[in-house]
Amino acid sequence: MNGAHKREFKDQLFEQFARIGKSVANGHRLEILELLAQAPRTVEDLAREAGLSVANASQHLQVLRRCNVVSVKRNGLYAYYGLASEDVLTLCRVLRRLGEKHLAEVQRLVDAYLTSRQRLEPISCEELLRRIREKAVWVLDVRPRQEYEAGHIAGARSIPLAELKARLKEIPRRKQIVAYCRGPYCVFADEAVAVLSSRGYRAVRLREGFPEWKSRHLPVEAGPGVP
Amino acid sequence: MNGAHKREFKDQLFEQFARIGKSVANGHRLEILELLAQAPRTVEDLAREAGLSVANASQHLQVLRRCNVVSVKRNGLYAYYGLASEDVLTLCRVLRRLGEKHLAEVQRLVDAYLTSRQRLEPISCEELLRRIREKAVWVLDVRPRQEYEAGHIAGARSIPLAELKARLKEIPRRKQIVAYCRGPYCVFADEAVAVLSSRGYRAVRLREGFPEWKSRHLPVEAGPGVP
DNA sequence: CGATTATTCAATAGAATACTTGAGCATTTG
DNA sequence: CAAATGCTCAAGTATTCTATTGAATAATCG
Repeated sequence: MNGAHKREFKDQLFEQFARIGKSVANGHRLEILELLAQAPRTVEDLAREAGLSVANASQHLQVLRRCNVVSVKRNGLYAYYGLASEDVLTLCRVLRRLGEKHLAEVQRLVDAYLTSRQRLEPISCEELLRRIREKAVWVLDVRPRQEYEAGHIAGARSIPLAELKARLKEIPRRKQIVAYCRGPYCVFADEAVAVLSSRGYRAVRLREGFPEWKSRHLPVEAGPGVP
Repeated sequence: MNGAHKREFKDQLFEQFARIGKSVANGHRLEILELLAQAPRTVEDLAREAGLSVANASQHLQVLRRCNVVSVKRNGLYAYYGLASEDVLTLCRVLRRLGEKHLAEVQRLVDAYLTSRQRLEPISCEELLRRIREKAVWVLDVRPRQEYEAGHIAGARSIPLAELKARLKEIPRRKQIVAYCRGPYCVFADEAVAVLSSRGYRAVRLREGFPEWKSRHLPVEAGPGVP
């Protein structure tokens, strides 16, 4: 292989890898991937949750599909999109770590939007696991039911944030409550902790979300769970 | 935090993480990062090695610098660029794994440009480490000297590919030779193995390159090494 | 100091991307 | 079968990205 061929090979190879880079070079696509990390979804659901028009969401999904980072399964009228592999999540997580580490703007945003009270003492996955084993904790999944059913921390109960105030009586007063949601920047758990704390429950949030828990191969379940 | 604020927060946060994505959304930038993973370099060196004009390379470096994935240290007339952190390498590696897994084009390129003979039985880092401990192998770094000096596999000798034919007599005839270079898609080691094999040496290549070896915390050295 | 060198900057043209609108297609429902 | 639904596609426009050119800057050398 001579110089010109080497150049051509390298250029084409790096261009291919850059295609994967391009797929995560847009905020809306990152949000779509984060949503898909919770549970497969239809285009309409994704569009609504990410604040996009359906056509626009569909286009972003096509971009992701063209480099096979998402998969699609058609079922009747609906197209269910999902992540193509666990590696896609890894990519998003590395991106997040780099952002936290190297972009001052990220810290600024967190400081600006999340009040310090909301960020009080979250616990880690390891700590939660320890407390679950000691049966010293009541684990609460505050994501939408669909996401809970697609997979949740083993033993966790589901009370979507929207229903929380109406279902307080299901929650034990004595035990410590650990609420979790989609990930470290999702505010569902923060808001749940705020509601519970103000009602006198002992509640904290899990720092991470379900995808992180799962990717560490900690115990998970799927399905409707306990009532 | 109400709905509109949530939306704003999410949009801005994901946009920040997407900035990191944008930094790896271009083949030339990926090549630059791969080069920087070997050793810090000046703009001119990078431009030459990546086949770019100096101004263009400089612009790409500015893009990388704006999101702090590369660092720069000025020394007299020269600006030495380097990777900002180990995480940047992780990002590149995840991108590569996803590309290999999900883009058929990558396999097609490898098949088209690398002859099967060049890809014969590379050995893994673990295997190499085992053989080094048994002193059953002579490890050869065929990267440019500058990269060798910035860091190499502990005990490896440096013979840059360009000098290999002239320095064959330094290489032992009896021992097995393991040549390594920048990474799995770098052809330096392939070509070295081809040269050595045709001269009757027993030579194979390491599947990975030095950055992968280092990131696994296997033994490394830096400096001029043994003569 | 003026010339040289390495790098960056500014301006530009052309390519690619993002979002909207409205139409089109396939499947299901009444 | 017609209407409704969920999704995709095509076209148009605004924006962003890329590479080139030539000038500007800044450190070094004679």
